[in-house]
Amino acid sequence: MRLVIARCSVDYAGRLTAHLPSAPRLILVKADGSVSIHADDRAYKPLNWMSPPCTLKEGDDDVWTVVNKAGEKLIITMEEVLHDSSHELGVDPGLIKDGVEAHLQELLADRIETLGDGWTLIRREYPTAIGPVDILCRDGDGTTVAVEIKRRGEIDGVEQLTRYLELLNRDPHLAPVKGIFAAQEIKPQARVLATDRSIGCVVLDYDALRGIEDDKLRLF
Amino acid sequence: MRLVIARCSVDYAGRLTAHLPSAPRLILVKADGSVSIHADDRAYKPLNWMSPPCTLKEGDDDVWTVVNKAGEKLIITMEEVLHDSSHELGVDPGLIKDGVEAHLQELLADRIETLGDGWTLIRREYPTAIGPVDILCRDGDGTTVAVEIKRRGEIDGVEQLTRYLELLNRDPHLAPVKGIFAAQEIKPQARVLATDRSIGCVVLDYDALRGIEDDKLRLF
DNA sequence: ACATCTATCTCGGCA
DNA sequence: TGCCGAGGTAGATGT
Repeated sequence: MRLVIARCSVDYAGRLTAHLPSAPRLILVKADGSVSIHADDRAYKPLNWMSPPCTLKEGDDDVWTVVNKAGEKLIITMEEVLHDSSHELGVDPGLIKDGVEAHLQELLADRIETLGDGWTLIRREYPTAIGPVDILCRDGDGTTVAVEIKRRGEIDGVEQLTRYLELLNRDPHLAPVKGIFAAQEIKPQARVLATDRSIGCVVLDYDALRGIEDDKLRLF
Repeated sequence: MRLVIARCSVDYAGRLTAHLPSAPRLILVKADGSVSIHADDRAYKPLNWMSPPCTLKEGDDDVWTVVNKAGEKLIITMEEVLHDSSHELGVDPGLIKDGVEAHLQELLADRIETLGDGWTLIRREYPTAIGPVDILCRDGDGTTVAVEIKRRGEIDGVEQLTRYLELLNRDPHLAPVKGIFAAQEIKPQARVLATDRSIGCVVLDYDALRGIEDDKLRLF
C-alpha cells in the first residue's frame, strides 16, 4: 500500500464527469492497483476512486492516469507531494460478520416449525420471474406460504412480498398462497400495510433461533 | 489526518457484530474524528469504520476505542505499529459533478418532444400527496402523462410510478393519466413489470439529450 | 429530529 | 457475464 499526501487536482470521466479543484489530499494506491482519494473528513466514502481491476500510469509531467476496462478514467494532477511512503501488508484474513439477513434465513429455514406446528420447508430462495422468494413452505394444513425475511421490516419488504404473492397465486399448483413477513423488528407502518393485505407478521428473535440451532447441533 | 500502519485486530459491536483477526492494516484517523480501517485492496469500502460524530480514546494498553452517540463501538487492539504520521490538510473544496438524475430531468423537460410529436410539458416536480412526479406532460392527443425518471430503471421505480398513476387517476381533471418510465438503462424485470401495467418504457440517451440541448443553446 | 431518495453506490450470489 | 438484492449501506435533501 502506497500513501501519498499531495496537493492535487483530480478529474474523473466515466459514469459521470466530476472535478476536484486543487487541495491537499490523501491518495491511496493499493496492492490490487485500486486508487482512492480522501479528504480529511468522512470515514466511509472517498472523494474519488477507481475500483480494481485498473491500471495506474505515472506520467513524466506529474499527471497520474488511472484507467479501467470500461474506459473510465481518473486523472490526478500532482502539484506538490508532501509525503510518500509504501508498506507491505499482505492479504487480509477478512471480516467475520454475524447477524445479517442471510443468516436469519438459514436459521429460520432450518427451524421452520418456529412458525407453527406441522410447517414444512419447500425451499429457500424459491425462484420466480421477478426474483427469488426467501422461503416457500407449507403450513399445518398444507397451504403454501411465502415468507419474506428482513432484518428491519419496512414498507418495501411488504411491497416485495405482495408482488411475490400476486405472482405465486397465478400458479394453480401453488395457489392459494399465504404470506408471512418475518423480521427482527417490524416498523408500525409496515405492520399496518401487511395486516391490511392479510399478510402475517412474525418478529424473529435472532438469539433464540441461534439457541435452538445450537441445541440441535448439541444433539449430534 | 493521521496515518497509522499497524498489525492490529478489530472488533465492531453496533448494528451487527464483526471481528477482524490480527493482520497489518492502515488505520485512518481524520480531522472530524472519524476512523476507518483499510486492507491492501478495494478502493471504496473500508474493512471497518466509524462515521462522525464519534470519539477516539487511546488506552494505555494499546487498545483504541471509538464510540458514537448511538452506542456503537469499534475496538482496535494495536499489536505492532509500523508507521505513524500526521498531516494538516484543511477543508476540501469538494467535488463538482455532472450527469446525475436531476440533470436528466432538466434535459428531458427541456426537450419533452423527444417522447413524441406534439408532446407538451405541464410541469417538472408536479406535487402530489405522496411526493412529486418527476415530469407531468401531455401527449399528442392531449392525454396526461406522468414520467418517472431514473438513471437506472429498476422495479422500485415502476412501483413508485404505479403509486403516482393510481393517485393521479383519481383526479377527474387529469384522468386518464398514462405512465412513462424513462431511464438511461432499464432492467429486464422492471420492463416486464412496467409492460404488465401498461406503462411505457423509454431509454434515455444522455449524450444525445445534451447534444440537443447544446444545439438549442447555439441558436441564441 | 425524522423520512425519503440517490449512488461513479459496492459487494456477493447465482443463473 | 449479467442480473438481482443486501448493506453497519452512506450521504443529501426536504419536512
